[in-house]
Amino acid sequence: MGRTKLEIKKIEDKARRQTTFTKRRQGLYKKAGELATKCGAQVAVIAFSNAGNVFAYGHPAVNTVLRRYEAATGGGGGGSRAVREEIESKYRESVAKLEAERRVEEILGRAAAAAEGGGGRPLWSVEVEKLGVDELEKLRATMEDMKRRLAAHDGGIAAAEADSGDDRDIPAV
Amino acid sequence: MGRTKLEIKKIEDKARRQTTFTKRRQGLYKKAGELATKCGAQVAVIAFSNAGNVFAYGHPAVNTVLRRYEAATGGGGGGSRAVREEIESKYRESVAKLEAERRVEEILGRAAAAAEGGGGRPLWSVEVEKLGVDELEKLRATMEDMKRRLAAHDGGIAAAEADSGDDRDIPAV
DNA sequence: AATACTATATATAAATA
DNA sequence: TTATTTATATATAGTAT
Repeated sequence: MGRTKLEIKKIEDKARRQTTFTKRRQGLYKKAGELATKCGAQVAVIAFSNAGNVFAYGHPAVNTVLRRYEAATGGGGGGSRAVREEIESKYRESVAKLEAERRVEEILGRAAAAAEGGGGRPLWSVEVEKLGVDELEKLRATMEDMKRRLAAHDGGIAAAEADSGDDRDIPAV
Repeated sequence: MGRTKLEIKKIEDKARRQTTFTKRRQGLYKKAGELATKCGAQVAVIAFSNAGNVFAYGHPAVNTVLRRYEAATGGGGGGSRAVREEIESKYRESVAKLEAERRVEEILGRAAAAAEGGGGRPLWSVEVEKLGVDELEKLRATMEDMKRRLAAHDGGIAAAEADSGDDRDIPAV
């Protein structure tokens, strides 16, 4: 889908690989959102870059879909029917509230993308003016957690799998 | 991307919505796989149809990516660094083995897609001849679990969220 | 790095089998 | 229904910013 037909194989050039990762990740999110809108589906996309940074998109929210997935698949095999039903009912109770979470994630996702690049705005420069009260509360909680983690010098997870170390040290949230 | 430009809004016609869901879900999987291959990324896609059936794709495997996601995000906020590191190390130990799981999921995914349609082959007619010993072992475990769930008359999770009941009663695995 | 531009490769909506 | 076909809308590779 471009000027040249490219084989589907690993891109060895670091810069091109990074550019392609950004573009295609955005494309994947867009496709996922369209699927959700057009078909009334719930969708989550999770991606780890080659350097180990994490990115995610979800409708209505990543965690909503993941929790529901755990419920539907039995959480790995050990869950009883009762446990799954409990999870499922909790999921139903909270769907409405989670719309706020989705909006926060969208904005955090943009900040994470900036971090992946390295030249972007810091996470705390996020456009908070667009958020409502509930959303600000969620954002505050997220940032407090992040602050705790940074204080504990806990930036090692993303780097653990990196093969090139060219990404930021701080994992995307 | 078709004969007519369609707005990105919910498709009300049930048949068209179903067709679109199948096509776009497949497209999403393909894009996700290409992102993984070209950029050395790990990717998971989870989708619930409007009727409540679950579908997933992952490279190297859905569960691999989900576990890593939980590790990277702290499993919802409460995990200590030590817990996350433990999860992360377990993840590393098992990456190689999970290639087998990925192949099983591909084949199960095809069966699930057939189920979503309703006219497809039953799950047990899957092309098992393509699997190796480890893979067969995984498939056996999956099917035993399914048998247990069916025996307990436990097909209700998928139906719980359905708005139309036009899907199969048996959730995709 | 992210984004805008533009030429080309792909995805997909409708129609058909 | 699930393929195939085909016409058209989109995604994206290369490029420069």
